[in-house]
Amino acid sequence: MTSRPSPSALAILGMLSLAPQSGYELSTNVGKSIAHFWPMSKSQVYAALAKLEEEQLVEGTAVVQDHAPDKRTYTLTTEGREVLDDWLASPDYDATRQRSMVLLKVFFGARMAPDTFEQMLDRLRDDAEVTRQTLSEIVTLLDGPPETFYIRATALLGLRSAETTIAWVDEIRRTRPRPRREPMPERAYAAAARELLDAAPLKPTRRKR
Amino acid sequence: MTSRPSPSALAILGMLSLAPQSGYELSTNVGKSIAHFWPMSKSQVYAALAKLEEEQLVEGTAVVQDHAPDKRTYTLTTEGREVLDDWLASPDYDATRQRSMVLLKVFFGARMAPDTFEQMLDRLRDDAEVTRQTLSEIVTLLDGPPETFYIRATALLGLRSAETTIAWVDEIRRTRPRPRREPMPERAYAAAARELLDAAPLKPTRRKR
DNA sequence: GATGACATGTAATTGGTTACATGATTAG
DNA sequence: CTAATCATGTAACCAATTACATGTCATC
Repeated sequence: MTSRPSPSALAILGMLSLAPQSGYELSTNVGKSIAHFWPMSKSQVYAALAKLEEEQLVEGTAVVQDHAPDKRTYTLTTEGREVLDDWLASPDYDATRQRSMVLLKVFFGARMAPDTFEQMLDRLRDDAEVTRQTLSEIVTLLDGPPETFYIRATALLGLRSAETTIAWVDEIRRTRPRPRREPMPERAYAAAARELLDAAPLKPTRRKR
Repeated sequence: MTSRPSPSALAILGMLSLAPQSGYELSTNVGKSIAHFWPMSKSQVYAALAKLEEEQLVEGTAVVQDHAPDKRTYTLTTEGREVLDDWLASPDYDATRQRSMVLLKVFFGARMAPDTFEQMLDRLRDDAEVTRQTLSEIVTLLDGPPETFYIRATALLGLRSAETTIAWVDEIRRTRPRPRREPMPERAYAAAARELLDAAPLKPTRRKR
């Protein structure tokens, strides 16, 4: 038995279940939808498609076009549709490791100049505001029809998360200890941090289910 | 000039600014703190330390121990501290690409058996509940002292995000169209999804700041 | 004739994962 | 004697990023 494709490959299979598409179309359609929680670069899409075709999960056919360069459109094979449904037949999911560079900087924020920290918050809030706006439009667009409930649901969580981020920025701006000009001295926050490291529970690495 | 270290390397420099540590200690301390938004595997930590030492940003010294195997403790060099502060001197941050496998599954949820989808929501809610609990303890632990404000802030956003996820699960459970036994037929949701793909704006790929 | 959308990739590198290998020391 | 914790890594692999390369077609 063949091993299960990577998440990105499964994402592509899923997108192809919505409509047969070329690599280029896939790439923009991903950018319009799942990129919010599953970004993929163009070259990654092309590479994945080639591999999926080799495994016979998708089938490409050349399409001659008059008003644009020729393209290669991919459709799911029966086997590809099976693999997709296989994945969706289980309630399991990999707890994807979330990485956030901005939180990494916030964590060491005591070491930053107060003004710099403030500017970082501004940018974070602006970014979240853009996301909020984009996603709220998508949510409205999908309001109503039960066929788009699941897609709408993903946009809704993104929207709520953006709102959460905005509220968080505002809260920590309000509650932040009156900033001086200089970063906090290392000895001050390092000592406090070490207490945390003694007391904090280990983040559960991974649960198998 | 040497190129800026990777985010993971910077994270390690930051952790070492809190206290000199061995690779093993770093690994558990990361698990107690920044793993919530910047997870690192043990081997990754060891590899990064070796590279950092080669670049002379950290310095390792062998420590002989009586009641445990000997270890190698790392401290920041002057240059290492400079590189860390350099990074923190700018309000810029890379908009880290977020990936969530569970949202990927939700997006294609119309293709799932309704019961399976429901179980997936249960698990997601449970996971979020565990996170909520863990982080709320950490937030309480760090309440008060201004020295831990920034660290507490990161835990607070994690806490709020977990709460957001829980509320979202509850909301979509309430609003979900009455489920049948079978997944929705492909033609139904595919048609609706294609309308989205026509209308949705492209997610902005990346902003330079 | 230039620009921009359409279209498909390659190459080099980095980053990260999992599984494995090895061994000391302490508690039961 | 065994298991758990402390301790440090290697090897093989896979995923993903960035930059580059190439070219068509339609519009201004």
